[in-house]
Amino acid sequence: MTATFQLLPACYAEVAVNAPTPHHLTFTYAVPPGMAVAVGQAVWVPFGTRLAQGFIFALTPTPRVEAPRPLAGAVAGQPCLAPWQVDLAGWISRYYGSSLFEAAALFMPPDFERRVLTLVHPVPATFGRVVGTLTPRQRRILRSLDRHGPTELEDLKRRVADRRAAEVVDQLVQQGLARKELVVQRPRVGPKHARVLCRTESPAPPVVLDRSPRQAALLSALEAAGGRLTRAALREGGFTAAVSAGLVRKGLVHWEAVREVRAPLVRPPGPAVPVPTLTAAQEQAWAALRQALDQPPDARGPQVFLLHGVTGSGKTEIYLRALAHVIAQGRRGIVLVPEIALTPQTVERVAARFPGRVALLHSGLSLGQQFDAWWRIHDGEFDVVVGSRSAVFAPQADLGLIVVDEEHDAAYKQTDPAPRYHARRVAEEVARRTGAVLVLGSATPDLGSYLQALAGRFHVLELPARVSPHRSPGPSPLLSSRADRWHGVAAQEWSRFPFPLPLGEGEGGAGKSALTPTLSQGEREPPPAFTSQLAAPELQVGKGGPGAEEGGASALRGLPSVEIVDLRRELREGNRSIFSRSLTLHLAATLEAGHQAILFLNRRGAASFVQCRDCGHAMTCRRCDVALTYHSVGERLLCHQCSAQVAVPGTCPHCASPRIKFLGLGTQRVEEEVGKLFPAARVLRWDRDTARTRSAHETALRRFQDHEADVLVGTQMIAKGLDLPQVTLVGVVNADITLYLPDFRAAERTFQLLTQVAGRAGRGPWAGQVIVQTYTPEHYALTTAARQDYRAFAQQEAAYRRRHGYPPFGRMARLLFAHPGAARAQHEAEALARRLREEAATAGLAEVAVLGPVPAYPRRVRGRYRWQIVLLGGDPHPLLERIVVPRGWLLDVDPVGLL
DNA sequence: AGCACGCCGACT
DNA sequence: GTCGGCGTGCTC
Repeated sequence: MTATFQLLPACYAEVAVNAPTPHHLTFTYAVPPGMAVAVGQAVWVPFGTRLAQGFIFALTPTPRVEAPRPLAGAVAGQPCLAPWQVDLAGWISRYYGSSLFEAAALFMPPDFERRVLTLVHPVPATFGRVVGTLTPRQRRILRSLDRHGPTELEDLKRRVADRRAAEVVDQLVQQGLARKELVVQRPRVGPKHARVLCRTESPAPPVVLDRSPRQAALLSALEAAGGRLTRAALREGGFTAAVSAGLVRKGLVHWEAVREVRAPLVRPPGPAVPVPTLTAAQEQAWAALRQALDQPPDARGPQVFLLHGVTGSGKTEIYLRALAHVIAQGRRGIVLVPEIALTPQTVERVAARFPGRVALLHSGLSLGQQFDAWWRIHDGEFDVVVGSRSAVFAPQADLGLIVVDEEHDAAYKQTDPAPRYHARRVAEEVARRTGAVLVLGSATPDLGSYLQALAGRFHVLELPARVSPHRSPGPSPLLSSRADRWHGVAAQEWSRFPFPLPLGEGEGGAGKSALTPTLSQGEREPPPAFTSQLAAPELQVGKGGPGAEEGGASALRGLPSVEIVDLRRELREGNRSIFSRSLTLHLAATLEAGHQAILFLNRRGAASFVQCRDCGHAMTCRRCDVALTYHSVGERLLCHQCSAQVAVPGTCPHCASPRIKFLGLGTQRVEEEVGKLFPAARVLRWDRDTARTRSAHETALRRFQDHEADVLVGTQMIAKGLDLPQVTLVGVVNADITLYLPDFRAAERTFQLLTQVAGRAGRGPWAGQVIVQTYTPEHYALTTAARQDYRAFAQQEAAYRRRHGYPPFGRMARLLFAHPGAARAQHEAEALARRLREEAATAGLAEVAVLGPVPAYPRRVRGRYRWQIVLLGGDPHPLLERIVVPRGWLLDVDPVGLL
């Protein structure tokens, strides 16, 4: 292949260089004669004063510039990007406004990016040299070099606190007092090797081991083990180094290095689970999907399926069938999950169905594990890759299927390092280029995905019911059958209850229509499998939700019944507790029945803010413009933005008053309140404070699964796909926290969260009960979530988005600037906004509105003031391409939120 | 990113 | 006068 290029009289390479160039252009380099090159190849190139990595994006016979410098060489040991990957990198770069290099690097193995460092060596000064002629800066740097020895230039700059140290070093080099050396950054990871002891095959010299019984024993142990033993095995057998060394000396054995695979700890697969038979709805969905998998790739675009199934409806089984089908065809699959740590059960089910054929790929793995997994995938060792968003770039050949589970999840959007891609969108582009089928699964699809489906671009597969409805549908058995026993068993606990028990009105509350609006059966006729055939892509809006005239529909679908509790009314009637009377009663009944409960609150800590009663001064973070959260463990105030901690002040720092009050509510407070109300209950708190690492998550999950705790108190991380059969009650302590965030997706996120969290209840043989506490019970996100009525929610939400031109009705891009100087940040933002408006005007791009600049929320983080500009309306790319995003600005296309 | 260069106010 | 702190523009 490369011979073709070598025949060309002159060959030039267009290279995407690893440099934060503000444009996504390539630089031209001459290909040195004899060097084998290909498009997609990773190369070293001279760039400015240094060497940088780059990717060849094109090979041309004519250079675009006068005197291109030559390529410095190939980056050794790295794979070459496939043509479709080069093409997709170009798309990502253009769409998300990243550099071409950043986009291409997504496809490369872990630890691919490497810089060339400048090492500065001191040169021992000859004695007669007049040090007095040196400037103070030169002297300071020389002194530092003498003290610390050879130093990397960047470290040197930091050490002497001199940004211009590079110049000074050059002066020293000229005077022969220092020497510079270019060094490629050492790889942080590589293949791991282990030494094994091997029986030497060659003609065994006749050696008598009569006088070394340990050596003889080791030799027979080696025979028994098939001729090789690891060091661990030697240790286990009680053979010391002296014994093996003796045999090595006699030439009977030798050490060999073998490649060792660092695999993440996966629980050993349990007994084989029989493949379940499908329900009618699953069968229908699977038939449609299988048909697509059997068809040759469609040249017009990817086959995308939106698998909309309520929680517990068996979406995972559809994924597994599709994966098995694809594997049978000799192809492979990728399954994306939002966060591995939070969805261990999905991962385990895939791993159990295809034992030994599933790779795990996510950032929670050690670098060594990532490295080994990546290369084994590259070598074709796995049929299925399960991973978080970056796994969409896994080097999985012969791709036949990509699954994006919980496709609505915001974790699929990359935020921090560019490219700020959305894995769902990228998966679509991967599918388009590889011919793979794409399945998006969710109980609460992203509104954009849903509208794509209505418009006929995605096929819809509906799973409207849970797989195994409960034996006892209808109102929660807790209220109806156990009421008589509460007073006896839980009497002690009730004595703490300072207001009248709502037995009269609360009894049978789960079935009450006013509190439990349920959907009439007629309203939810399952749509046809292929909604693409629906004629009307426009949503009908304004009819209002369907009436709540009929009870029990949820129960018939095996879903928990949901009660929305009006906290305003609780307050009016004298209940100042954080738990409504209904939630307290259900909690008591659940505990008494020996079941488990989940209490959900979307905020960590004990008190969300701390204020002086006298002057009203609220404690805020010194560097961020947010209130500090009180954590009673350690009596600290914690900034949830920058993690800074301060001690709780004894007196107000503003007016010195000792009267400090704690307001608001966090998981820690909830945990404490449950303890007060039910001293006998075992409470487990699960949030970022208590579970930082993956193993901590697994420990928490296992403890709760094993019923070591009765009540689980947690943040949204407990809302994801956990299957906990013993949970019959889910309480949402305050639904308003997420609902009124200043973000256009606040309602959607609340709906998703409530649906997910409600889906945790009643997964076992007992019916589930969900209590949602709120001060605004009439909000559509809550009423529709209570009915688990996705369609009604989508209609109302779509109306709201359309009214304001928000996505998916308008396209959005966000530009963010942060700077320590408040005025500087504002001026910079105003200047760019002005520039954008001018460009939009001159180019006649009327359909894109330039909104702002406005202070971002929070307006200050880590001491930097943040301003943002939002582009809203039509495609922002024509406008963005007319400007160069200035240095220091962050561009986020299709932001998942504005917070 | 690095590294030039140029502008500025603040020192020996 | 240099020193040291920015801001800006360029790298095939």
